[in-house]
Amino acid sequence: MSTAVRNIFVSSALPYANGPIHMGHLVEYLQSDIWARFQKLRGHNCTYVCAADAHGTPIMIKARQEGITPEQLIERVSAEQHADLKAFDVAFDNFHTTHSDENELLVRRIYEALRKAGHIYTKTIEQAYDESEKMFLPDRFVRGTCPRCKSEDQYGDACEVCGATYSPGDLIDPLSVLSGTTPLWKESEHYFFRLSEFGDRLRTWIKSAALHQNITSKLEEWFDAGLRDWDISRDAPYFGFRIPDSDNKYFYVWLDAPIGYLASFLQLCNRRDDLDFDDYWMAGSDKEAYHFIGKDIVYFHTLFWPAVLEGSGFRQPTSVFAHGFLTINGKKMSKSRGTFIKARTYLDNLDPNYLRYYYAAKLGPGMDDIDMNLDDFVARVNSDLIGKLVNIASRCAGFITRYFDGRLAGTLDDPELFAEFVDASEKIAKHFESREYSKAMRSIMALADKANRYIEQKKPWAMAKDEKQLPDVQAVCTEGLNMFRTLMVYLTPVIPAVAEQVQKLFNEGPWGWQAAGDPLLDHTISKYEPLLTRIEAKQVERMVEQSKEPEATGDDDETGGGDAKSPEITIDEFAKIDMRIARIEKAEPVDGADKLLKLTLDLGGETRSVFAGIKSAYEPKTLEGRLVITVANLRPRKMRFGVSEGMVLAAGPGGEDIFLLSVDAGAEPGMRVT
RNA sequence: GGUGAUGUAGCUCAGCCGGUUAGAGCGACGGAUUCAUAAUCCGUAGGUCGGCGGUUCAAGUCCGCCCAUCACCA
Repeated sequence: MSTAVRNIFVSSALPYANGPIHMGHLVEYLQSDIWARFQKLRGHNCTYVCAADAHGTPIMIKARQEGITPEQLIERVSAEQHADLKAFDVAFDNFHTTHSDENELLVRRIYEALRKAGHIYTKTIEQAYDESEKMFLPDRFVRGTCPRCKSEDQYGDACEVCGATYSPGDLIDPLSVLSGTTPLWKESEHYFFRLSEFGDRLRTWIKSAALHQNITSKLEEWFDAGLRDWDISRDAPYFGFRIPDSDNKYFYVWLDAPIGYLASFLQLCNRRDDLDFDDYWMAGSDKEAYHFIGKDIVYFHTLFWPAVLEGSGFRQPTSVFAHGFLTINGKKMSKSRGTFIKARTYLDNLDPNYLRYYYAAKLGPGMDDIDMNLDDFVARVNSDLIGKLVNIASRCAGFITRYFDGRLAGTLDDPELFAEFVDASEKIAKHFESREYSKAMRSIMALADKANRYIEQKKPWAMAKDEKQLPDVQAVCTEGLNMFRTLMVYLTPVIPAVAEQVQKLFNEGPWGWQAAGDPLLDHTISKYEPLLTRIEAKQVERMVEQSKEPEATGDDDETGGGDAKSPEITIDEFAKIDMRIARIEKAEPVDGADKLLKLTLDLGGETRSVFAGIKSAYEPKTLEGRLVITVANLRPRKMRFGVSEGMVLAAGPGGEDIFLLSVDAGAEPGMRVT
């Protein structure tokens, strides 16, 4: 172990203050919390900060929908978020908000510095404008028909059906998500950051930051495409910081969000004598600085952010660590399946230590997604944590209390075996340091197996029957408890609450990493109390049950929206829709379309071709012969793949959750549905 | 559509620069044990390493194509 004390700044990505923390968020917070705790345990000065990401259009809109001010919204949401994270034992040294004086001060300071250095210019651009709402629309707030494949109701930046990317202006029949009106195209002056001039400096930084291979290959891709300047302004109305010397321009949320890391740190420095902001963040700093982020925001943290810092005289991060996404039971989290699990719902049913351990057991240094298979979660946690780890203490402590009045022996029964546990220290530390948590957990559990085997071989319960052998019983159980204690020191960053209980069991204060190497001898321990209990499958089932929502309302990301009821219509209007029973004669995939199936329908003497976006939910072969309901008088639509002569009725949010309406036996193709 | 990542036993994952009969944990099955929160210990079975083709004396490991899943496209 290196003896030099390091000074380390660590941040987690800022949670967007428009919704609750869920299991996906927790991958990030637990990964970074474990790392920060590990550094502290090793004796380094580590400062771990976070903040609410409070600005931007989605928050403004959401607040408006709820009839409150954005300030009220972010205060409420971020208080909930912070409380949830705390309950998971995520121990920030400071949790602030981007909507703060500190942040505004830093944003201005950085902006002024960039402007003085000539990194900022203005340019007039054309953007979608909602006349009735009197505001410019972000790309995701415009929907319309994809210009390439003609799929309807697509976002303004990309088509979910054919994957085309474009700008809102390319959409056919664009509509504002906010008002449903057709947006105008209006000119506006925007502020740009000259990212294009930072190519070489970024390459230098990337080398020094020793980014993970996955990130560098992603960056190469972006470099190859050429760096474009970055639009950092938005027009009023916008919830954010106003740009100095302008009356209706605001800083784009992605400019002030990462600066929020610094703002949170600055606030902490202002109340602590041992931390100096400039020491850590001015160019030339010898401190370390790391950002933990998700792979979706690599772009902002490895291009814009280091360039902005460099351009304004600040230091750049030492490195950026990106993790993958979470899937549950191998699939994206889904509200209808009950796998969109909020942190709070988890806490209502299960102990946070389980999840902390489980994530640690799966996390590596890369950007691969991690899967939480719920059955595996139960089995793994029960087996590792309760079955092998905690069991060591449970089977030894009783003897010490019963026969020796809680007194540990003065010597270990097998010092060589104990030395093996201590020798693993640096290997395990290295794994933690390089974020190879899964490897660290494996090493620790392999040792736990070894401890159980040792106890099995020594059979203290058999020796205890013979009074002459009692000293051996004491030595063996002292050995067992010390092996357990050493492993718990290693696990302190992962399951800190359990570690604290174990410290109480051993009647000692907080550990440093070094404690793992010093066995506790001739020392009185407390009576053993169960440290963790097994997870019951029922608890998980209930959690899933409580997470089920009948209908998914879109992506539930920052785009807002929802699935509101349509306006009322009259029966005459309804009668205009000519719905007919049809038999699917043929169903086949469409070349070049990810989501479409081409259906050949029999409408009772008439044959029609219909393109249906149901490929993700149905195997074509299984559809053939089945009866469905079609809209027979829908105007034929020319699509890239041919003409679609109608549509089949289905329900569901999309993806795998698409459900065709079926027809009871007896109905014949061509029958009218009324 | 472009780019990238992933695809190894029922489940979750290791497999470095290509090289002996492909590994681990969990689960399953059989046995032992009873100190311990039905925990522990010993043993057994399980894989055409997504598919096809290529390079090589030799490929899970390199190359090409295809399929599936996921992400990014400011």
